[in-house]
Amino acid sequence: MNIQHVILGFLTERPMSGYDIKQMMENSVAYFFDASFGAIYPALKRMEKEGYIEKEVVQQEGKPNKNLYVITNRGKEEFLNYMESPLNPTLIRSDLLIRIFFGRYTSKENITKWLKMEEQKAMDQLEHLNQIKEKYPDMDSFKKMTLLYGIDSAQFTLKWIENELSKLRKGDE
Amino acid sequence: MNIQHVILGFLTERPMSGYDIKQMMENSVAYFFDASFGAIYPALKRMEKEGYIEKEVVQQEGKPNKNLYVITNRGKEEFLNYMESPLNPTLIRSDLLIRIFFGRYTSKENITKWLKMEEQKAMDQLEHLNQIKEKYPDMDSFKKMTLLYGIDSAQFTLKWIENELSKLRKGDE
DNA sequence: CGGACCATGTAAGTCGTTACATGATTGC
DNA sequence: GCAATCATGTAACGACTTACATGGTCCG
Repeated sequence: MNIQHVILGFLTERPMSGYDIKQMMENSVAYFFDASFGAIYPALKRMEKEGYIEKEVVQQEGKPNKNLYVITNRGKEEFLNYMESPLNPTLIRSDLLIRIFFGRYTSKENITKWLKMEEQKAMDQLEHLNQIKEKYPDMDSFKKMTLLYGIDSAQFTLKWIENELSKLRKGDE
Repeated sequence: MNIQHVILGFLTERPMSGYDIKQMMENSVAYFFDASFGAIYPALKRMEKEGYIEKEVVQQEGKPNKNLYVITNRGKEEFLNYMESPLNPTLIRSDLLIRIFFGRYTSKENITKWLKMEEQKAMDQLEHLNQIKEKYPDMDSFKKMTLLYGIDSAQFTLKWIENELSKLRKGDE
């Protein structure tokens, strides 16, 4: 899986601009996949050249012009091929856990600080996902499934952090 | 954080070869950080050139020679600098969740298959981490903290998968 | 005798990030 | 007036991955 497949997935649902795609990602898959504009725009150009998508320029009032991309049959085929291809392993790279792993080489204050930062993130995440859940009650069952995963895993993270923070406090006594 | 910092962390604990480092990673941080030989060996060369580590060639019987790397004071300083630097966000890229998100464009059989593959992985992971836990009871409290995270998150994943699999089965009735 | 383990390394290619560049509108 | 939102794009750079290349030992 790469950014191209994810973009094709979104364009299968409806035509979008690069900007739209970025926004959609933030509101849906951001907690298990993210991409920058510097990745999205070149990918769209490449995909147009390869015939997976087609560009349509849309004039807008009070806003800049928009390049709306529509998926082609070739693009749909490519996306469905991806959906049948072998599953790739999940990639995780956690700076927080690496630092905790080597925690004896820093202060407890630092570790507490990092855990609290992560706690805040998880709380924001949780709130954001709960809002999404209420705002789009008509999501299909698969999107609900990933949304639920996001909510549950944020709650799991929060519990783990709370537990570890209390252990650190006990260590001080 | 990059591979260099992780290597410096391991070499702070004891001198190691590239091969040793790779093995250590598999047995400790693999579920939140991984690196291939093609990343480790060039990193060691670079770090030696920059004076963070020093090479010592060790003759072995019945085994190839080993390049044992020892951390220098400069290397220790660099590692401690990293430990004080701003925390980087966690990177996650899950092909499984992307495919579930776009699940309506594939078969339930595929989704079930992928979930079962992930389930098997989580079970293997759990067994592996439990073995590590028993094998090294004298780990410092920070390493235990990350190990516990690994065990708990594998259990969380298992529960989520079981739940989703049963939902998929219900949908068939 | 074949596969797993030990051990190191390079080269080509992929894929992405960050920063820069531009510029209009809307709301505080 | 300044920040945020809308909107697109490039260029330089970084950081890997995969595949190739080599070769010995140990075990069944």
